[in-house]
Amino acid sequence: MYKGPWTAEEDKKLINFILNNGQCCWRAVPKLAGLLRCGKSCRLRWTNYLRPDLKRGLLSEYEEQMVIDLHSQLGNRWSKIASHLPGRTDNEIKNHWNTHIKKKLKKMGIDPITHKPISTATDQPQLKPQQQLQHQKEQEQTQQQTSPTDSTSEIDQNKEPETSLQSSSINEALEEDKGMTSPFDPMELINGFCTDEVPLIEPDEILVPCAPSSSTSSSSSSSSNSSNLFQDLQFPDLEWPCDYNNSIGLWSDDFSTWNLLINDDGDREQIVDPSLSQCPRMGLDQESWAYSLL
DNA sequence: AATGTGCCCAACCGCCATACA
DNA sequence: CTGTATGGCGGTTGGGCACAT
Repeated sequence: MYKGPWTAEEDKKLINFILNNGQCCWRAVPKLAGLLRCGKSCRLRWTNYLRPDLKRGLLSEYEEQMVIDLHSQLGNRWSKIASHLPGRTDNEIKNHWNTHIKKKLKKMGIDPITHKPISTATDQPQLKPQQQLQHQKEQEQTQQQTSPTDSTSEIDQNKEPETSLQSSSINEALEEDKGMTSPFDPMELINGFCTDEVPLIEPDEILVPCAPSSSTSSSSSSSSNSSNLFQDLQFPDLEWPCDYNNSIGLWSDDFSTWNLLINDDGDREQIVDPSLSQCPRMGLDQESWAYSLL
């Protein structure tokens, strides 16, 4: 059983398999896909790196602020936080928090755990670390008691006085979430994903970072020669069986989306998301996706 | 140029929740 | 009710890289 970084070859196998068969029982995936990995490893690789709806690159200012606000309300529940940031994974957010945001907040004199000013001799009596932990646990317990399953109402009910810049946008996001929790969400039926955990992304929102025009490899782990990966990938016929469509969930239920996204002549259409401003992104086409991965 | 140091992030690990027989 | 399989989550690790000395 292999461990360590994934190779381009392994990625290729996994992508091929998922695209052709959808996400089924992860335990069976390595065997069926011809991989010497455990199912868990395959799932992680797919969800954290290979999924075509992932955004790559640094979080924008807006996203960062969202993370800070959501963290102040949810704590280290990275998957919940990630569910409010389309195209971002819990792992990515967790890493970004630990490497960037934590330091940033500390620099600003804010405790990244409590989200309150660190030096508060005159403010309120400062809790000792152990007391803070206890306090946190109590808070968590209260949250669980109030609403064990519904994270959004949980947030609302336990919300601290608004101190953040972006709280309105957070609330909008949370409100949207409420809207999605209707007992009969058609998208949830269509999509393989549970909308509670994974943000719904409209077909025209499936974005990947710009592929470098020189087609040099942009990513880190899979460094081996991969420029021909796209050619090697056996993308499935667009007329997938319904089962695939239901299970994979990554693509629109409407396959015409592909036609919109993939230009016949291979040109890439630039789409700039104004809210996420930082880097121009492109509508997903197969080639750019493959480029962006490798 | 060689070495040391710190940072970043993909991947792993262990635990927990849920489904099912 | 119990045991097992599976998937998901959060914490941690370690390899690779950039920069400093």
